[in-house]
Amino acid sequence: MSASQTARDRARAELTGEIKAEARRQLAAAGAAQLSLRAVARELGMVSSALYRYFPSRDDLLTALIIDAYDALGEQAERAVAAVSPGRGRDRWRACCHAVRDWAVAHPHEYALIYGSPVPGYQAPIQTVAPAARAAAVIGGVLHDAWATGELTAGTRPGEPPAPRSETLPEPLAGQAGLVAAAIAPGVPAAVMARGLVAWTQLFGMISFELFGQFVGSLEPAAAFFAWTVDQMADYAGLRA
Amino acid sequence: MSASQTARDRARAELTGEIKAEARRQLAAAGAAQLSLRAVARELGMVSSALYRYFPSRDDLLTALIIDAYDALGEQAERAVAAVSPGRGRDRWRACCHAVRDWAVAHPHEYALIYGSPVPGYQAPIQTVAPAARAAAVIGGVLHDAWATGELTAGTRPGEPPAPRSETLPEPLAGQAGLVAAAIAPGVPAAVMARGLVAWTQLFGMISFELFGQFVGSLEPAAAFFAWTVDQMADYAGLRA
DNA sequence: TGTACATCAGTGAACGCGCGTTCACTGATGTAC
DNA sequence: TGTACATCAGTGAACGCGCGTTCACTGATGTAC
Repeated sequence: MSASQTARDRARAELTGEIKAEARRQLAAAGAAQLSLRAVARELGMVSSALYRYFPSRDDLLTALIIDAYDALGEQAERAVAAVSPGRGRDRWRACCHAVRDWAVAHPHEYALIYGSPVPGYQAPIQTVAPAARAAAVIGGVLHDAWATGELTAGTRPGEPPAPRSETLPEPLAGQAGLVAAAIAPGVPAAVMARGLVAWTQLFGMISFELFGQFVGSLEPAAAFFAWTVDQMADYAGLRA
Repeated sequence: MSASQTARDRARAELTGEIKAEARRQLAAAGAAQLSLRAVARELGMVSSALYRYFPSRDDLLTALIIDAYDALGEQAERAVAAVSPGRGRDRWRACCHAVRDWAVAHPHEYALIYGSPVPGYQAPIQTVAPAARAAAVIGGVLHDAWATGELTAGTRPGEPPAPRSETLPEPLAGQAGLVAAAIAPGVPAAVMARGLVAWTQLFGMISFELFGQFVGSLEPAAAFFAWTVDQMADYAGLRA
């Protein structure tokens, strides 16, 4: 055979995808902890032992799902930011935050898989680290560009002194935030990065509360709170309105 | 028998407690989804069917654990705030936030049980609603008292206009935040409450990231970031330094 | 205080179920000459 | 183009395990008279 893809190769790639798709469907029904190879095989009309030609164990299937989820979220955020011109930092910030929430709302069980409680007995291998950083790198890029173009200047309101620029952080936070900045937003001061990290954790806290039911009976539906908060955090991070 | 407690009653109360304690121990090892009545019984030297004298089903045991966890967290926050005099709003805020984190770090699996991904197939009954609101009521009380004593006045920095007081929120957020305020911080304006809610979601987002491993390799150990952020959010909420 | 009866905790066997993983196998697909 | 061999996907049976829940039972504790 030629063209670097034999029929066997193509069949294998396709079935691998179908296995992951079915596993994702079962995540929604039963959660990651109860993801069952036998149930996946059953649904695909295969015998359970056949799956072992595709994934050496249940945990490897889980790992693949986790990596896919991080990648899907990261890609959606990247796309959303790329659709806004670099000169409009605040709009890019908004686009990034809303992309993260939209993806989470559309894929709540995959969101839970990566940002919810860890699956007991499952130890995430090193291959998940890079995809996990992808979404954070997007907001880092937004801050980096905004800083470079002078859009990222000060505290939260007109008339206020340019706080984060001059702010000093206690150790070891200064070092930690500096390293994060070096990794995803080189040139951005540690104190500015630290504010970005506060906003970043706020974003995921808010999404988790929405998806995991903490807003039932109070901030539900959460769209208005979300949109308002994203702007509040943009102010806080120092993005010019 | 008299004194309202027969020997049977005492034995029953004690064993109920032991069952929950053992179940809590197993949460740590296996997670909520795999909490097993049989394993709990085995560890207590009982036969599995005996547990049905105490909890009518596995889900009822889970519910009891959830309620206990909310109550334990709420009580710890209440105690921490009560230890600081009402006139010192910012210190109470700090005390509350640190109490929440301290409890979460000390009981990571119980934290995951209530603030992590929902247990698949388990529907939380109404009895969990009141205990769930307990911790939120603590921060509401802090804001309420600070507002009443005039400590809760403005935005984040000296020289800045008193933003949240005059801020107007879009609907339906204004209504939602107003209802939350009416419930846990009567008299506090909706816009001020909304800022409190932003800080509240940030708090849990940060704790979840720490406990669920998102800070590994960056903000770990997280104590410095946490302490700094709590103060940042106190500024943001409008608590005078 | 003593007896007769009711309540309740805990037992042990059973029902019916699902799980991850291994293994020897058949038969189709791909490769080298 | 044709044949001989190697690779691989998928099968079906089996291993050993754990689970939640029900049920008829024994024996201890509590209650009423």
